[in-house]
Amino acid sequence: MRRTKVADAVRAEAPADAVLIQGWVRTRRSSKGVHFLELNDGSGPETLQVVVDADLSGAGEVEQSATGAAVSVEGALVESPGRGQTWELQAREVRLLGAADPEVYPLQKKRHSDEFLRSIAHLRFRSNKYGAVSRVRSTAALAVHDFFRERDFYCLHTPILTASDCEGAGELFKVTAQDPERIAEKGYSPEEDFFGKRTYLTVSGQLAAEAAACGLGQVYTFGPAFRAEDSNTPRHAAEFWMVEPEVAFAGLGEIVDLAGELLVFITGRVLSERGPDIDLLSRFAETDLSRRLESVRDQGLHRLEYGEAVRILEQSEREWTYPVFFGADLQTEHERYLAEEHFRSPVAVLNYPREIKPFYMRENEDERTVAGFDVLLPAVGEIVGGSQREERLEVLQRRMREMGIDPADYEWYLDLRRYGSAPHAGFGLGFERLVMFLTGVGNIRDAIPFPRASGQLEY
RNA sequence: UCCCCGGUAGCUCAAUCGGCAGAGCGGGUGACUGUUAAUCACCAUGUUGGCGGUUCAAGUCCGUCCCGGGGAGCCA
Repeated sequence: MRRTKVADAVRAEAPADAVLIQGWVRTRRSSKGVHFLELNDGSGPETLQVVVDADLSGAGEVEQSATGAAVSVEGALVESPGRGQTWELQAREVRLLGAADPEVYPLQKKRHSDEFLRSIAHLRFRSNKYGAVSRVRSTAALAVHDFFRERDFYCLHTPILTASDCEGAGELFKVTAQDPERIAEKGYSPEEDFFGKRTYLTVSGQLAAEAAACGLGQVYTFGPAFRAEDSNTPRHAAEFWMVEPEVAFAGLGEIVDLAGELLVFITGRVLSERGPDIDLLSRFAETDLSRRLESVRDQGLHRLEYGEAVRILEQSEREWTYPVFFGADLQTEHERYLAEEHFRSPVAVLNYPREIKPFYMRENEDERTVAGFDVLLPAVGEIVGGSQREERLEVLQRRMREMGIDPADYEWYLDLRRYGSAPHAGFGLGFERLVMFLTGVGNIRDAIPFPRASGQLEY
């Protein structure tokens, strides 16, 4: 018999005589004549109530089917006489697939803290909250691909291993094929290493995506990035996934539009496909979640100039720890004020002072700002950073020298400006931060299945 | 990396001034004719994060390390 998923069973339109359900026991309630099992199989946040009469042959198996056990039940899907559920499964045959000793099984039929669940990351897929987060993450990931596919972008795989050590995005992980013992003995010699040069894990696929866009037109990457920053915050991970579109012949305005549309598209998809999970997360993670997601889906992105942002901050009543003036980078306190209090919505800040942004952002006509932008989210902070890219060879070379970067290390990147240089623009979106926004979880380590952070490499 | 807070039963937490280590939930056993955070009765929870120190006496004070949380910086 083919397995019926719990999510489908609880939405049945009619009774069914022969149904097979397989799942994990969330709770069991027993009285003298009858046992009740609630099963979840990951198909959604719902559980299906299974009724096992005590005189059923094989009811003994139920004795061992405590919270956490895997069971297989065949029976009839019938209207439930009890309150709290429409349908229930009247069991004809119950088989225990795998017991879970309740004395030691860590998950209980009660609410656990995020910290505890994180310490049993291999089992937390079976929890209500983390199960919902996992499903939302999957829906969001597939929505990314659907969004770009609808717009005729090419999906691009960029290298994980890289030799460029100064993309300006934090500390890099060093990679070597040499034995640590040998290095300790003889010192490290890049020439004798696997690639014959110093090797790192990528911090971004951007430079490669630029090359691809300047030929394919419009591309996006969706892959892992690595930062060896020893940053211990709820918003940073050492390994995370990034979505990086890059579009030829596009300017700042178009790429900001694209970021806003992407955000709206994914939010809408999650709302329509994962309603029950969003409802659950609204109860367990953040009460305001549904309303917030709906407002983003319907209203999209606010946008304002960096200069306006500075004026808003200067004119606010707030006392700032870090001073606000044209030329200062926006601190976390400023970003939070803009997104959480002033606009109460996602906001894109455009055209930052050139001194505080990387070399590849295109210099504006005013010669003091660059065509870059950040998208700030309430509670999550910066989720997108992007720009129109500097396509003028001389300007790019000058900017690199100004920022202490040797143009000789970027000959291939400069070639894109030497031959058929075209305006182009792109951005990077932190996928886990997006998942935080979509689910209301407060820590990035709960937005990715097996988080990696400094001092943490479990599983 | 810096600042602040924390680490006690499986989980969440309490323990006054340094003086017998506790509760709720979870678990076990039994009862109960359909429960749904089931209910009722009884039972057991332990290297108080590790190491060292002060003291007659340390969960409590001191040092140090580890881990977790919050904030900051860096950024996605």
